[in-house]
Amino acid sequence: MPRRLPTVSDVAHAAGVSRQTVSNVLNSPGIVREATRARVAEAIAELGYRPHASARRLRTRRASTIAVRLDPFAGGISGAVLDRFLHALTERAEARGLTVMLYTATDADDEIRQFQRLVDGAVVDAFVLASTYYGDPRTEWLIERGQPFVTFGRPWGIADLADPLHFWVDVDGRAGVAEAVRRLEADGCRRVGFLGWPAGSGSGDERRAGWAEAVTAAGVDAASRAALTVESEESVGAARAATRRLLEQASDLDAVIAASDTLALGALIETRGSLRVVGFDNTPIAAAIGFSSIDQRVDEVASAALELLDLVGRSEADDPRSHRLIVPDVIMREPGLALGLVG
Amino acid sequence: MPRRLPTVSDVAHAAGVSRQTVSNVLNSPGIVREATRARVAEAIAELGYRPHASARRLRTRRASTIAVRLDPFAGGISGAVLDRFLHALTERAEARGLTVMLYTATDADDEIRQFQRLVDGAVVDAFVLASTYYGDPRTEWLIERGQPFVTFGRPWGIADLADPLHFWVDVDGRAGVAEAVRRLEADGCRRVGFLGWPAGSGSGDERRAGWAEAVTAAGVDAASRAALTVESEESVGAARAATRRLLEQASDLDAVIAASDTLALGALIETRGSLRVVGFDNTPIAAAIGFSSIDQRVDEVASAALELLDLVGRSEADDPRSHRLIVPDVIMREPGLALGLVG
DNA sequence: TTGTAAGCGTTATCAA
DNA sequence: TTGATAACGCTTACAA
Repeated sequence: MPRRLPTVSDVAHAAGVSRQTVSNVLNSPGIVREATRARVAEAIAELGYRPHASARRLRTRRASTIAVRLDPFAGGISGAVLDRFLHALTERAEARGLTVMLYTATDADDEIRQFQRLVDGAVVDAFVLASTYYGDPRTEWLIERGQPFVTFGRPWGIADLADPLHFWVDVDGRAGVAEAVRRLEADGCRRVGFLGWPAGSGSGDERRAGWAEAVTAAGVDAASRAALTVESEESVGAARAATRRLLEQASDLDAVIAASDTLALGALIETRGSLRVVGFDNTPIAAAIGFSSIDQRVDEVASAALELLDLVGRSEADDPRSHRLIVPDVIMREPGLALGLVG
Repeated sequence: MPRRLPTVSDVAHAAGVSRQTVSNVLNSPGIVREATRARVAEAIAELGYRPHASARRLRTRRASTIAVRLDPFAGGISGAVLDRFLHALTERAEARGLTVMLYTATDADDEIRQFQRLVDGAVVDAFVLASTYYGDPRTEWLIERGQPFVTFGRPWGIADLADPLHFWVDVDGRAGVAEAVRRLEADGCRRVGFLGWPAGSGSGDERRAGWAEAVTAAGVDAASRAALTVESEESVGAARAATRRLLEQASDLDAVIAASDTLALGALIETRGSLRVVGFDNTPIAAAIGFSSIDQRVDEVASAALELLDLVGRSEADDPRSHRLIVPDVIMREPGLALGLVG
């Protein structure tokens, strides 16, 4: 049976000081005399004392807890990104004395109901939203109530990107894809296509824009660009069909950049590895099969998200620190090895 | 700015009763008169009152929180299983008024340090360990200190499977694989091989045993069994090499059952889809590519884990309820479609 | 620099 | 059935 945990009083008694002195040693070590501090520290170590989290939270009115929604199994391969983000966030949060708690929700309304529950119960003091989309009602709800939050993903659409009330971190997919195009060109590729999602998703449109930007810079005209791009839903089957269309439109295709590893896998299977393919997210499947991919650097995103939370409420209007755009890594893997179907 | 949250006192005042009555309405509705209960309930709804989580935890000495380690080994394709398990657990925990919090650890010792931190700070009142192995020091530590926990995975090795102090849920991989063999045989397969992990991992050995059991029942002798099985590390590349060896040993191979989807993918790629392949874990990649796989039914595991936690400390010696073995689902997918390389 | 006193919001105990 | 009182363990005034 769990023994009774030591309290500040126990420590105070053992060290021969008062309770507050113990508290001071823990929270404002500066104002306590060195000799006393050492004696108290020793008693703390001796007893294995740790502040009771709930008592502290009650008193300080800070939960030191951030809530993250765990998506209902997004299907597709790319769920792994959120997984890695969550891991990074947990690690970084621990280092800052924060706890990460999870909740689930079936849709945005349900999620707002969860916000309500967690806020009213003083369970958390900030939210991390792992993806945002056009007209997202969740951020609006949080802003209206002055609830601290940060999003992984820009406030797409209406909202002002520099809105000082909306703290966000995002990955610069545009820059990442443009860089991937340049790398492929440096490797000798002349006709680089793009396999993207249907227009309308913020991040998807950005990724396509990065491709367009880079191939345009390389001298590809608008008509050729139209022939070099094609759209697909997020599934391997749809990606294979789209890849067939792309090959019809541009028979001299060298390489393809895809908006996700799922799409990249479809392209790879359809072409039996005869094409250079770059995916997005650098999921385990890209590593396992051995195709190139663009890594979102979720560690950086997680760190930035927590730094931003520190600033919430403290930043001035138009504070540039209220958001952060991270440049992804392009991970090139040896061509021809993918799927082992070539050579 | 977050307004001050209503407290029991506010509700009591609004309903014209004492604080205690409000508390009773919430925690022991039975002992309060219906009229009073209704009046209090109305006041609660009106004010949008919710008990302050930390205050309640302080007073009741229950954190109502379970801790789960988020593995750094999200790598490999199979990380997706823990992901799904975590989601299911979060969902079920919510329904029981429990919170799931995360922690990370680099190894078992580090994890034990985390146990210490979370226990001493009264942050959690139970742990869920998502995987176990031979000679696992973590469970020993927890048992010694009477800390409630449940493992997803049997206590492999030394420990008595029926040890009433070790609560566990696991998936019966042996039964699942045996069933998969029978399904393949029903489909006309005559020579079903097994692509497994090196001996020594509890779950891997069980899966191999299930295959051996079923093919033996179908009349395969020991010598043939030896030719039909091969070992591989958990990577696509190693699985491809192992599959080549398997084909040399047993050229008339019909189908292969793999210990994981990662291995299955390797077999599939190596044989370019010309073999029936069954994986394990039913990861998104199996669904995306379209090969058969054995599903661990993590929803059931999560439910069972929480039910078991209710029993911790309350069960008698040799209580059969202290563990639960769940039969997995065999998900057969249309043969030949996998990878689209056939037909 | 240290100690005293009060109170965070809840529930357990016990008396009315 | 309801209400007063007293903790739970901590920190933040303020006083010594």
